[in-house]
Amino acid sequence: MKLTPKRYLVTSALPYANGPVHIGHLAGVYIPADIYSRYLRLRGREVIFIGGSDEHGVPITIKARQQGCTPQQVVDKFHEMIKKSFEDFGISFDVYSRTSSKIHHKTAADFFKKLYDEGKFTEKTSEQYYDEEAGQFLADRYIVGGCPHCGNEKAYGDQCEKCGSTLSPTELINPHSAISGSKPVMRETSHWYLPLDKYEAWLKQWILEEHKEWKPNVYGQCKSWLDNGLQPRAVSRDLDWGVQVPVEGAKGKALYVWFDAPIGYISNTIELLPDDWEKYWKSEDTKMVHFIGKDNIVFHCIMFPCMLKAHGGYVLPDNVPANEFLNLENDKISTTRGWAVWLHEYLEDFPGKQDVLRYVLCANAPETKDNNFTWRDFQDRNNSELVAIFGNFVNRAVVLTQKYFAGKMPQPGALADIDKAALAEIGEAKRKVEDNLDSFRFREALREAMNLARTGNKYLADTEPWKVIKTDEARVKTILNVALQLSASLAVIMEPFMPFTSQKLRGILNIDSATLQWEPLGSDTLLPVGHQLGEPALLFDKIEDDAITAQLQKLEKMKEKNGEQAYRAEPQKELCSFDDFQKMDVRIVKILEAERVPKSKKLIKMLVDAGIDKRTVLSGVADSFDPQALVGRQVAMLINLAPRSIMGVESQGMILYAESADGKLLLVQPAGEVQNGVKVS
RNA sequence: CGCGGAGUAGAGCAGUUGGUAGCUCGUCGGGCUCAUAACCCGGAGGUCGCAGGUUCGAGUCCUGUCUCCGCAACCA
Repeated sequence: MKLTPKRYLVTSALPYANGPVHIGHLAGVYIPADIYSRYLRLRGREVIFIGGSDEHGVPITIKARQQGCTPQQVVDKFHEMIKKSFEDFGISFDVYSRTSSKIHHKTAADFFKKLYDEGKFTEKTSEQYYDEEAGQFLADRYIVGGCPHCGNEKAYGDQCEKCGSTLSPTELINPHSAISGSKPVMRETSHWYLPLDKYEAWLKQWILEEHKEWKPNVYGQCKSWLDNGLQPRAVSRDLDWGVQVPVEGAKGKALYVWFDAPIGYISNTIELLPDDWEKYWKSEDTKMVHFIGKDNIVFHCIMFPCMLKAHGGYVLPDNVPANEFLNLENDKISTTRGWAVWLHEYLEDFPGKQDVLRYVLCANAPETKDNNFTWRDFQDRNNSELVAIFGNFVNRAVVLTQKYFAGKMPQPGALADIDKAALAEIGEAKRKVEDNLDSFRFREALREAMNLARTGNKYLADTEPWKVIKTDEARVKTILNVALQLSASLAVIMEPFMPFTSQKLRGILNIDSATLQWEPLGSDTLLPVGHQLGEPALLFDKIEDDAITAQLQKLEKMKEKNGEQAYRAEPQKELCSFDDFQKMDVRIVKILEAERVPKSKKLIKMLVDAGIDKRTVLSGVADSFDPQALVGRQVAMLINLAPRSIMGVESQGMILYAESADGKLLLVQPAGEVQNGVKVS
């Protein structure tokens, strides 16, 4: 760890411009990065905070195709949306740019060119699918075909979304191009690879030996990668959307996103400081910190450092404080399922309450493990912590001063022990917040800051100025002086966490932002005697139940709506003959027994009466049905399917189910009771 | 014995290098009334998933085991 860096370079993962930003992104990356940057600025450190949109890659071209527009239109839309919501939310980027910018294209191309010229890449030729009709190579995502595992006809070349299997394009049954629909052919293509294996020894030294202070989740993941051995990794793709490979004869090849995106940190710095950027990236006394989510650990700890090392001259990250994931109402946040709280919608639904969300997401940040966000918790933390502890304390101090001393900072007398103890808490809080922020423990830092408000409430309860005023006004002057010093300290110490509230509080106390300084915290001179306070106001409002239930309903609706939208009836399969149909012997059978297959996740073993015999059949449906609920039902079954043994049990046939859009299975039952074994035709 | 993560008070979470089990919310009782019925004090509530082991001493180390969550596999 660099002990005395001259300047700080703080980066936050570039959000992918194919959708809006949600609370998971905020809690994991942007809020901690913003707190850290604001804190450093407040301490008078030299710091720049870099953000920007990641606008290349295959998913964006797919989204464009789906929506019938160009990739550029897709990224324009989301870039603007994301940029504005960050601004409104108080994420204090020094620059928020994009990887589609000219500067970035040049920077990334130059970066590649230098490594290329110096022979840092290896070139390898392989066979990939090529669409002759469209005249281009097909990215894995662009190849559609039958899934070899579940039979889904619409599996993609990289994975089947129905059964979740990871695939390679060559495994697909009857593959065809998603662009033209034609049958792709294998054709040779060559790509450049960064030989990560050559950097393995260096990485082991650099991370495993020299950065033992990295968070356990980050260090552990790196160790596991390094222990398993690194492989050369392709840095180019056959794709026309992105930074084109700046090499003769490389038409139609773009930089692979993982190579392209982190260079965006450099490009955006250049955009911010065209003449001065190198001192941030190329001086050993710069401390670079990457804020990311856990999905990005390998890129920022292994690959990007290798790129920088290969290039030479660049500083390496000093720390990579990656966070885990945030769940929403006990369920995984999912853009495609619409299970998320979107930042731009929050800003509309809760105007002026940026800090409430900032507070809740920081106080419950997934620093060591996946955590859970619930609207009920959001409400509780607002009402019982922000309103009742922080807002209330400040309000008490200010209202009492208005009442007794016309809103002027009173002259203190001799300090009693209790006064000294209260004031000493400010310095203590400052030290603890510093300690915690310096080691990226944001939730603990915030807790310490809030404790200062708790101290304030206790101080007032102990000293009881509303009683003392009847007998000893001079004593009350001292008490309120102390209470107001605490309030002013809160305005400073809370600024990194809750900048909007800090500003509001400074208005109430009538402190201008120029006097907002970190270092004087702990001295008792933040507010001079005789200082006129501003207009009293409440820092936070209560959030009532109806606002919370509205959000819960909104979530439910979004889930339903997305379920409906995602559902499209599958296209008809190819024609089959009557003979083909007649081969299938479908009957109505009665389920006599049903039980789960031990150790399997989804299998249920059933004994059915098929009329002609009783037989055993397996179904992978345990997450849709309770075995007991199946017993006694009459259902449709294909009885002449060739038997197959699964997990040691032979299944003699296949029970038929209807599958709804959300994946739930329904039994196919006759409308009335019939004899077991009757034909369905 | 597939890989990884996790199991600590009603809920949500901390527990850094082993040394009397904590925080916030909730709950119960009391106090206060300046304050957005907010604040302050006190109590109840945990055999730290279970069982062994190492140790003078383990939530913390080791072994086994159970459960939950991702991912992978089966899903006829």
